[in-house]
Amino acid sequence: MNHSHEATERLGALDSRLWPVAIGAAARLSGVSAKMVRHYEALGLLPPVARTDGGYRQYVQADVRTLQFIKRARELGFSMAEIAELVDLWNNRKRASASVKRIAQRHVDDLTQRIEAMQAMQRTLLVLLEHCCGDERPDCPILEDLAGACCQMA
Amino acid sequence: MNHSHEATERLGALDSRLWPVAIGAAARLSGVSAKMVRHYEALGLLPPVARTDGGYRQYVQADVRTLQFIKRARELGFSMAEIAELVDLWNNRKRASASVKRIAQRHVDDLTQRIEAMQAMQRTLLVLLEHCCGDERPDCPILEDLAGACCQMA
DNA sequence: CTTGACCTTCCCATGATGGAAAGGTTCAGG
DNA sequence: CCTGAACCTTTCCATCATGGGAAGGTCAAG
Repeated sequence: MNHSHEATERLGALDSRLWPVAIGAAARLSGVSAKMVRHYEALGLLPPVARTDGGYRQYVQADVRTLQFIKRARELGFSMAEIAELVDLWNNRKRASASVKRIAQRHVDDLTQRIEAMQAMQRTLLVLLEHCCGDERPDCPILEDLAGACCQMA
Repeated sequence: MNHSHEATERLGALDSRLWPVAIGAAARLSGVSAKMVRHYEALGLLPPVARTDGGYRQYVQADVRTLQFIKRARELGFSMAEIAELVDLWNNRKRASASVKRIAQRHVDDLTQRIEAMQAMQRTLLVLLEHCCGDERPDCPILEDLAGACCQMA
């Protein structure tokens, strides 16, 4: 790692001589892996960027900001499809905030459902764990439950 | 759907003339899709069953019970790898209940982590939703947050 | 024997991510 | 100007649990 290089990467916007940057730098600056940067481009989330004569992708600041946007949205659990919608809205000055809110609300509802499902599993498991003495003997209420304790025939 | 057939399927264990059954019946009896029954066999979760001369799989009651066990474990969110361990322990009369408990505890811990991560997303999203008026105007705190509200340069 | 329901295997897709291979580019230092 | 290291390119494969479909074979009732 080159020290002056790292330093200028952090200065970022202040030094225009360093733009555009290659995919590795864009990845470091955005916190997204280079692999994923290419993937987002393939998905149409990020517009295809310019290339050098040799075929290297060239990213400008706006691209890196989009990548940061995507990363933040991923951290909040949005799916790629939802992020595609959000990026479009972000780039559209005529958007209605209601459109954004609808997507976010849908996602929150989805999270709520999944959290509740997992909590239900957890409640059941915690009851079973409580009743399992966890020693060297084979008798185990956890296995009994899995084997269908409630309505077993034999 | 044949009526007498359905009825005998529910009688199940009582009528020994109907065993073994083909994969479709095993699927219905266990609540697992035929597709997944084959997949579980490929994974080694279910031992390879007998076949008819024509190559059809033949399931006996013990197989169906194993499938029900697997289904219940999936409903509790165990991974296939964990279920493989659990099935082994279930089939092993010399097991220690501590082994089962360890797997279940690990899974509960995993659930706890994932639930907490999702709740953190949810808390953030709920705050953002609160602040977004959701009308026809473009101004939107949700997009602003995604765009990096905290440390944006331009 | 025909017919319709059922079964077989094989391939492909999901969604987000990573790994690795095989090969081409860039650029700083000699 | 050339070399070597670091970087980039595309393409294929893997994850995990599940489903869909195609092409073809089997079973059982009529």
